[in-house]
Amino acid sequence: MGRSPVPPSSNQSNLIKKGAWTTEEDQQLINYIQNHGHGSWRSLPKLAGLNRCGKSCRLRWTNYLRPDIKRGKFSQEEENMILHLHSILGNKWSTIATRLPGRTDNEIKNYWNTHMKKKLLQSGIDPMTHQPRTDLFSCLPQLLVLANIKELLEHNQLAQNLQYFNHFLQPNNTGLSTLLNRTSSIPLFQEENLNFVSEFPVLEDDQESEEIRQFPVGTSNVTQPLHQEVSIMNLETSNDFKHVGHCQGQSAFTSVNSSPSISAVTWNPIPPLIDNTATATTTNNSGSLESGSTISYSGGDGGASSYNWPEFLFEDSFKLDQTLLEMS
DNA sequence: AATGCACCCAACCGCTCCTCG
DNA sequence: ACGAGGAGCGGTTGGGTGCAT
Repeated sequence: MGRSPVPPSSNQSNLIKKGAWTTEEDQQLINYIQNHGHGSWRSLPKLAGLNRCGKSCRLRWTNYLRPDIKRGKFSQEEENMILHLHSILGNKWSTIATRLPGRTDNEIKNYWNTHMKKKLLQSGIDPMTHQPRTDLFSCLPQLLVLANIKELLEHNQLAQNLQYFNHFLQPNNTGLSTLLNRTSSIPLFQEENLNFVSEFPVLEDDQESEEIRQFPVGTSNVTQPLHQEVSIMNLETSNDFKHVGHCQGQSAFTSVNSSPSISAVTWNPIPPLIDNTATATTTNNSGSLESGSTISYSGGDGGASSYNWPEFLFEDSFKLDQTLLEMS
């Protein structure tokens, strides 16, 4: 595996071999270092009888031949450690490697780039900032789910529920933009962005819970990422709204003082599409990684619930509504 | 069976940092 | 304080491999 020898383009290249190491070369390097130590890497190749540059020898030894190198898959503990350290240190692979005995910086870097980065992106988390992604594309899977649910409901003629979706999918509807905000991040925390209270027809007291109960979106009792936990609190703590119903993660409020009276339904946000093994939770209240804030990730069996979106919601039937396109 | 494609990871490159005279 | 050389680091490359068609 790895690179094949590069064709020599100069006299020096004719002397110094590049590309994949042979087993003979490996053995030569091991024998020399075991007997003499590596000493000066620059002079090692000549002393060891290798037709390589010192840099190449150092790399081969530290990343592959060193006897204390741990091989095989990364454990969940190692993965959590990498995640945690990366959230603090960033791409300081060598520093991260010092905390993972037997793992090299190169190996950790490769693992991050090929596995963990992908996982985080799928979870709607920016791998560089460890914060929820704010770009529209990060919301696309959620939008796709929404649109497919709408289609399903249409198909099943569940008009009663459909009004909620239609409401979301109307042009200039604050509900959808709010939903996007809520699945996105930080601006939500600002006062001016808390205008997500949707104006629904007033519901009779004995109707609300039933109405809400029938609405199928939302998952309760899940550990929500930071950005998904805020807005409902603002309604719940507001003197202007009365909590009148709650079911399956949705809460219904009605205004106390407004005339004409308005009702509001807060939606549990569409959860990010994440791997069962990588549920994210956070205790960060500021959106910053600084000053003691922490982000922890636990495995699927680690206590935190994971989201499971039904496969059928992602079927090809999805046709991106022009309304949604315009909103982008 | 042949081909195409995506993924993985060893190895290279270029830059910065460190040490020493 | 400064410069040169060596070591280390992070980003990138590209060939091997396995899976899908």
